[in-house]
Amino acid sequence: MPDTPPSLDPVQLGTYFDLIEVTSLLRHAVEQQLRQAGDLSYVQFQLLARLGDAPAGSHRMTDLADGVVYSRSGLTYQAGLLEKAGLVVRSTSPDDERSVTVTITDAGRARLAQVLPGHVEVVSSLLFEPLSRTDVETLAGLLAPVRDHMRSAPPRSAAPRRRRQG
Amino acid sequence: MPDTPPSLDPVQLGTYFDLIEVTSLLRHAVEQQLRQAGDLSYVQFQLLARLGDAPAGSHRMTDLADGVVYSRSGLTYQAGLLEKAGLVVRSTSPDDERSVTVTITDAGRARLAQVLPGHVEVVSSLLFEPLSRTDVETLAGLLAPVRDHMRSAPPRSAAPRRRRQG
DNA sequence: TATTGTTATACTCTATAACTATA
DNA sequence: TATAGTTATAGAGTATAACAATA
Repeated sequence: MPDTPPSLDPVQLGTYFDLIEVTSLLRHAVEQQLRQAGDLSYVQFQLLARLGDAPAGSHRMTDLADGVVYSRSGLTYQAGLLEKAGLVVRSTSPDDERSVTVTITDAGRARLAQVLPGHVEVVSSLLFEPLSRTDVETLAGLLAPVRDHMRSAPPRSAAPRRRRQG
Repeated sequence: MPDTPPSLDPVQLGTYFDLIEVTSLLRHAVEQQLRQAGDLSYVQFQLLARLGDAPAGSHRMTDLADGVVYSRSGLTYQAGLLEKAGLVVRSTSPDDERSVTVTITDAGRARLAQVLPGHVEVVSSLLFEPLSRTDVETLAGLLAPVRDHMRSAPPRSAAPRRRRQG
């Protein structure tokens, strides 16, 4: 990395700050809504939503962890909470006895449905209100390559999800 | 709120998800860098950076809290950590005996300088690499109105910073 | 009476390492 | 030997409420 730019230009800096500020505020608002409307943290909501979208309402623990970026123990903790609340069920996978399949329950789907309208409303009114349809499309077009780049090129500091050399 | 859209259209939904994913990954990477390069959390970095930018390297506690969105007790906690580390100093404000002025120390500035290059490098390589100069300008143009909108129109759920009716 | 800040406290979340069990 | 998941444990961060002091 010989010629890495030593600094961000003013536009980049401002963009970075705005990005952080905007998503912090959005995240904060969404978390409050989820907690209030359905006693869910954002992570728990993400897990439920992901399961709700899955074909059989199921995922392996590892697949869930891959999507949510957390440590496996963190996922175990959250899955435990969701299970205790009756929103998911865990069972040993039939094909691989090491794996655990997490499945959303009817109560889990109900909770999701209970929370979703308010969630959508917060995102809609907070993030999208000042953006036209064209704006949103432009934004999507800018975020997609960044997303792909981040997925494919984790920085040296980021812990690889699988490989572990210790 | 009679005619709030009942749902997000697919483009909005995808944009929202990408935004969350991108900033989560970015935030995660930056936090690791800050922790590793200077034993700072992101919040602590934000506080130091804000003080470093201030005219006299000082801010009142309340002004800091306003910028960082946290509860006052949370700020007291963080300020305590920074002070214990010798990176800031707290003193009673001369003009208002209730207020506390937080000032960054030389060690604080040094820590900031120690951490900044790596910080910039992470942001640069992770967020800006796949974006052209024009892209960044476009992104800035989209984020600015959203930022202003969020600042001015906190959702019903967001706790107002000052007013408290309890 | 309102504002500024601290303290006490409790809780949530995250991460590391050690451990079990299956492939 | 590598992978899947759990457990124990420890630490950081956050929020609420009660508090003290100044305006």
